[in-house]
Amino acid sequence: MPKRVDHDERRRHIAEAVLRIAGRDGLNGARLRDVAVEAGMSLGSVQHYFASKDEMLRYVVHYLGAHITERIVAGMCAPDVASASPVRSFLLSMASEMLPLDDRRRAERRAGQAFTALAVGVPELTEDLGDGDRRLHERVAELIDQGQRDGELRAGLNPRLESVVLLAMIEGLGSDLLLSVRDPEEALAAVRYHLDRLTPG
Amino acid sequence: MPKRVDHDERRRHIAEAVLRIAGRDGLNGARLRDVAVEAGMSLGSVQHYFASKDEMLRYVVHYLGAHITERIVAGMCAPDVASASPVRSFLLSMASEMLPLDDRRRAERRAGQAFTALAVGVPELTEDLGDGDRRLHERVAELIDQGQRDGELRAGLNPRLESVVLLAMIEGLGSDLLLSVRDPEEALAAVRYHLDRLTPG
DNA sequence: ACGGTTGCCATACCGCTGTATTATAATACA
DNA sequence: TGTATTATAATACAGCGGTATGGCAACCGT
Repeated sequence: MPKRVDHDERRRHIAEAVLRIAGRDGLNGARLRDVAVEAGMSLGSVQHYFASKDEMLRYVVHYLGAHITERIVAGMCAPDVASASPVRSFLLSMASEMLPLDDRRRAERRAGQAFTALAVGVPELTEDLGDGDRRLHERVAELIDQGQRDGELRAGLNPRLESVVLLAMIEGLGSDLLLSVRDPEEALAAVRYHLDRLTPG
Repeated sequence: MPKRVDHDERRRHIAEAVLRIAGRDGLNGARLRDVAVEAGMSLGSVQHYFASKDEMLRYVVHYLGAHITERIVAGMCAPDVASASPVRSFLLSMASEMLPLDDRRRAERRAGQAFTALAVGVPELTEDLGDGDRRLHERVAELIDQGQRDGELRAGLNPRLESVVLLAMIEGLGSDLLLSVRDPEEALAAVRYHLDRLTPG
């Protein structure tokens, strides 16, 4: 047993375990003992890194807020310069990455919603989650603005509001998919339909 | 103590109490004892009407799915025939009713999200919640179609997809508002902006 | 009117789960 | 080398909360 261990690395390891559980069974199924098993360690070890369950959950929220945007950005392909409209393809790939279209993203989204529910009404936590959203929002608005200058998107769009609308729509479609109210085909069709109206012609 | 009591009325009464608690403190704060207090009865009485907590929660999901659409429709004003574009005003009022713009709707939405999270992955429950959504969706699509025929909305819109997009956007904005990622002004501005593009001129 | 039924309640029970305690092995440091 | 420190684990503890039990009062049908 090494005396010196990277505490934050262990915390992230545990956080990932929590997210896996939350993605699978929701947050109700995330008892401290289950987290320990999922992380491959003992209950005592988990306690060693988090003084209380509440502190652990707060850490996971923070972790989620800090990494969720990076994960989305990393998951989507770079702007396809070969495409006739790079911006459109980029936004479409972003949507595909954000929507729970397969089991992996379904689990991620479920975990995300569980922690979102946890953060409601707690300013410290909502701030953490809001940060990632704000970064993404800025990036999309900037992209739309650029696409407009390049003539890829139709003129007269309000980049800021378009970004709000697009991200809100993706979020809403995500909820629908999780509830099986909508199926993946339908959700993607809606995204494409919406993106089409942003492009000229 | 009357021997004959309307069982379903009592169940609905309890369900409302659960929804109030869930809207205030989330579902974690909905212990059976708290539900009893909120409903103004004893723990034993609650047990009398629901064999288990699980059965109670399932009933509330069912109750929610059955009544949520009615609540929304009832809350929004009738199509303003005096308006230059009744359909637009109707959709705007629908959005205003669905978005958590005040404390009441904030609580309702929070409760809704809590139970939505509960229903994920449970076909029986998701079906209940999906029903309301489907009804609303049909109604909106029909309205858009009609608005198009009347010339209130621009030609070439796909009513079905427009409905999916609009409702998803409202849902997404709702989540944003609950998280305080977006403020009411911004959300309404986004809705108006989107509706504007559906109208000609 | 009276036994049975039903609504209602208080309370006891008990398993689950977060937390505290203690033990042990291993390493850093002096 | 010896000691303090730390990572890890096993176990004990305690309270919370869902469930079960028994009793009481009121109303029904006969």
